[in-house]
Amino acid sequence: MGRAPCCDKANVKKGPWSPEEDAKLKAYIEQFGTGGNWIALPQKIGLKRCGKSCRLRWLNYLRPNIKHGGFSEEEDNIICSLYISIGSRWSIIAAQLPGRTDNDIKNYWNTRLKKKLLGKQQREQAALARRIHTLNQPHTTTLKRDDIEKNFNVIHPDGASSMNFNQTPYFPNPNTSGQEFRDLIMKMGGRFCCSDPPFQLTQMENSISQPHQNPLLFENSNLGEFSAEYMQFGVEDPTAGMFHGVVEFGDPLQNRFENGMEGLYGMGSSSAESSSSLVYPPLVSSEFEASQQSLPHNHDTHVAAFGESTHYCLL
DNA sequence: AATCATCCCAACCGCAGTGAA
DNA sequence: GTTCACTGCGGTTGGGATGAT
Repeated sequence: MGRAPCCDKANVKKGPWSPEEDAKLKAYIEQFGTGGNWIALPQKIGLKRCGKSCRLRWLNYLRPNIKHGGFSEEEDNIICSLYISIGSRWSIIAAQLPGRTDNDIKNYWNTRLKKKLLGKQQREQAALARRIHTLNQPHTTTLKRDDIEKNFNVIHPDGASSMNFNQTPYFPNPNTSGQEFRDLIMKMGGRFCCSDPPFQLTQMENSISQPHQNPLLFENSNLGEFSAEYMQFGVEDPTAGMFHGVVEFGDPLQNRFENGMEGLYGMGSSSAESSSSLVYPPLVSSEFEASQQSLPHNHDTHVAAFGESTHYCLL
């Protein structure tokens, strides 16, 4: 046996309430109360409404001291914290907010607060994922000789001021500032990651003999905030005059670094979302990628950089 | 100005709990 | 113990308001 309907669906009005219906319902309840029977109430008043509809209208709209809209920051916080702890128990949440109805809070949550909260969480997660990605997955970029020559003011160890890619290592100008270096790396699409072992000369030597393992450290350098990080570049494409490689940076300097990117990319200072979706400018030429396919492995010249005091070296 | 998309909120729907008969 | 009317609750919908194109 199915449940009997609460009212005759065919003879009840649905949809928005008219001011006359509101007035009738309000006047009756204020004078006589609900009588503990919502189903019988509309008939007593002469309303062609379902009892449930009357109850909802009274509780959510007509009863005294109801507040609509204009949720305060404090109310937002209460709703968020209660939702996190007890979920969508709207009646319980509403009980903590005088003048608010469960329906009102539910609507407010679904239409605004949820987006606000999720947006915040997504920004935080994006930042976290970005840091993890940075640490786990080297970023590949291509360095143009022009960029290096223009920005590094390269000085060869033997004193020659011109860059000769057949003779390595060569040093940028020791006076190159950390800021300039940072800007260059950013232009080239670099990223940062931390490195624990301190730089030692033997590592540099190793990196020459083992060109694919050259994590080098900027230690005690004048790079300022970039000290105690390492970076490594990749390979030179001798035919295209470009370097293709890896520049790694990392957390916890990532945030400071991204703030520094505003000037380079015109980003808003508070735009964490923008930085999360930021696309580093690609510098890889199609010619280079094609040449990479055909180049014998031993033709690759590994390029690395390190700082010792204010000196940088490309190997 | 017209059309379309999105937002917002009042109201509805159906299920579960409760208590009286 | 069972049935059923009623209430309360949470999910969903419909349509007006507003904004974008």
